[in-house]
Amino acid sequence: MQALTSGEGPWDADSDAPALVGRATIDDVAREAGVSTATVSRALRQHPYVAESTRQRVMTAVERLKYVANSNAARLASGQSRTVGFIAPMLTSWYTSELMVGVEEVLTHERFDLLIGTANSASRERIFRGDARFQQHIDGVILVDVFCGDDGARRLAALDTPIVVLGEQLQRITSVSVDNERGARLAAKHLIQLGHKRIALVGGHNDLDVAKNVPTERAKGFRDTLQAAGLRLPAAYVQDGDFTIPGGHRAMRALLGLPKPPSAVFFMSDEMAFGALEAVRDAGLRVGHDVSIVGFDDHPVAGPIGLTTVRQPVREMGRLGARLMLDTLDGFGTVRHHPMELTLVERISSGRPA
Amino acid sequence: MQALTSGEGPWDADSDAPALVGRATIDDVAREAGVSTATVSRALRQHPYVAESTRQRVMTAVERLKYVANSNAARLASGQSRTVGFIAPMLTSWYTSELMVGVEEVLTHERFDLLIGTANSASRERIFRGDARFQQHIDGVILVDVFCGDDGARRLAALDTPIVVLGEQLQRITSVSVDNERGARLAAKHLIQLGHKRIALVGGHNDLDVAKNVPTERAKGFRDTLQAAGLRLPAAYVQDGDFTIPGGHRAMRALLGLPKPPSAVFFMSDEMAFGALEAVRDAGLRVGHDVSIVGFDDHPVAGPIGLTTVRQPVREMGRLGARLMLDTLDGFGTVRHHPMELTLVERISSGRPA
DNA sequence: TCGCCCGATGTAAGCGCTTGCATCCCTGTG
DNA sequence: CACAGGGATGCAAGCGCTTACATCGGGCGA
Repeated sequence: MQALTSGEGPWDADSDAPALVGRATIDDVAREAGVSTATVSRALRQHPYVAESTRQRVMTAVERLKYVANSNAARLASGQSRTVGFIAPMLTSWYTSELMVGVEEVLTHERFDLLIGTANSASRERIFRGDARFQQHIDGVILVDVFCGDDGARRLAALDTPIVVLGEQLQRITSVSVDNERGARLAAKHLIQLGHKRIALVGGHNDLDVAKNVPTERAKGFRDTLQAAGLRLPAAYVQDGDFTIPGGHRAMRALLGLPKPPSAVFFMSDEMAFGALEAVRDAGLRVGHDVSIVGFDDHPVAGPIGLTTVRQPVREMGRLGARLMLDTLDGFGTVRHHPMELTLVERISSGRPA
Repeated sequence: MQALTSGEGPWDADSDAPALVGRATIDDVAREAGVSTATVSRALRQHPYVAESTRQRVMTAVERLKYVANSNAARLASGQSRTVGFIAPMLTSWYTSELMVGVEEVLTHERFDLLIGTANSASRERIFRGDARFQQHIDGVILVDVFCGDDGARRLAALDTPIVVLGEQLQRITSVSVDNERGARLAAKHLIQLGHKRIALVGGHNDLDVAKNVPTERAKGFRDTLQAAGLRLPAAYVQDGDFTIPGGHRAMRALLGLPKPPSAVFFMSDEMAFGALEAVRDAGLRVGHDVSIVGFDDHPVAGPIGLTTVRQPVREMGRLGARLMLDTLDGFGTVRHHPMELTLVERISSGRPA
């Protein structure tokens, strides 16, 4: 270690600053504290049968030696990986990463690790087979938007790995999700109340032969509401936006190219709605005047650009999911579904029809 | 394991589908292949002194037993964690998460793990001291926006842990960054060429006593360019936007509240520019007409809403950083700086002054 | 006073890998 | 044809923890 000139602030040279990699082992601590390694291990892990005075001595030794346990050794010995898998399609969507941040927040706090994985429709089945990363020693898996239907749910429940599902409700599996039908109804009702008659829908492709999934549920709520109001939803008014920004752009362009374009559009995600903005602009129209737009999520950018949307507490869903996973791993927590609230946030992207 | 009704598609019941947690050990494989565990280990890790025929037999056994190595045991035994730390301020900004995705992409591909950590100004010094997560057994650290100055750089270089810095250039440390001064010059020049005379700057607070960091560099490029064009930059035209959406909103409101508001504003991040949008709207003004706005990053939403911005290849920077880290760990790769290209993307948020 | 019970601690056997060193055997060479 | 050289493999000692089981020492009821 070369000599360092001292400086100001938190970057001062500090002659005995520990290097990044801790070197002391549990045996060093035991020696320092004058106890056995077993006692150190127990003291560190809040085992009840450790005298307070002993615990103190151990802690002091830990401090002095700047001891940090080697998690690999701990995991090997205990057989517990303290790692939770997180599998989702489209890791880059705002929804997914927000979920992930929520999950990460509580796992990190509990000193658990997070293993990230993607599962597109093609590889989704590997969850149950040989995906090496997840066949590895993880304690549980958090699944996002599996869309596996009841058969899949039964298979999931039969695995001997704790599972929490985010984004949909499945039988016999702990889950956190919103009432997607209701969310779509909220959006449709809002548009109808504003006086719109020609309302279009942009969702995502349902690539699985499964009846119940997010796009399907939202579509149902939307359709039902329109129908109840005596409104039609022509086939041309239903577009696939792929849940991406470019997808939303394409869908909007298609809608605006129609002989009778809609006066309002409900997008199943804010990101698709963002993509639509450009298409509207290119057509020389104004959002909220010539065409109303409603999204879904309440993405951080939705506020600034004034997008009306159905807000779902995504980060909170991630946090709750992680907490449920930890409860399951602790042996607490029963299998149940946890619904989260959805609220319509009215902004300027939706208004009365021109 | 309960009986499963069979179904269609990838969710078919499969009587001998392996559970998520692999059970076979390296000894099982050795027995199955008729070799020693050492040979299995070598075969699996591409050791040169393993006969091709032996490797084949081992692989067959691995397949048959669906063996997956226990990474904890491997790490304990080898002393290599195959884990890289990633420390950044503000994990939730688009810039950071994009960087992270890039890093994650290549690390995952090389079967490395990523350990995430935050380092705000208060805790930043812990990198060098006792942050438990990082004192643990990681092979290297990728640091984002450390802003530690040359003294800090010298300390970093002196640590015995491989380090790659993202977002700034430091002496004796491998880094990936853009020419921030040039980026700001690009933005300023653009605005000046459009004919703007009253141009404001929204950056982030420099909370460290360090001369060189991103906000400072961008401010310098911006100031220099204005000066060279004979333009003034009054103190009131320099606002702190905290690099967040609400921060950008506040800054823009402050600017518009000025007796002589600017006709153009350069934001040091797109997210701050997004926040500004709302303030402009609330003031009854139109972006690109009454007030021009230029951002920095090229956030995915910048395109859809037509934000002129200075694009930096963020994800690519993350990928490169990770690759450099792996090279360093392999003993290849020398300490050097890797510059990335910056380009101005002109959109409709900037136009001639009204 | 004598056990008994139980809280507190120590002993030591792994956990499933990696790897230095020993061993074996097959070539090529003198 | 003996032997050196080196490729291929096996042996076994850990890596740094956790934890079942053994041990120890008081306090307490009989």
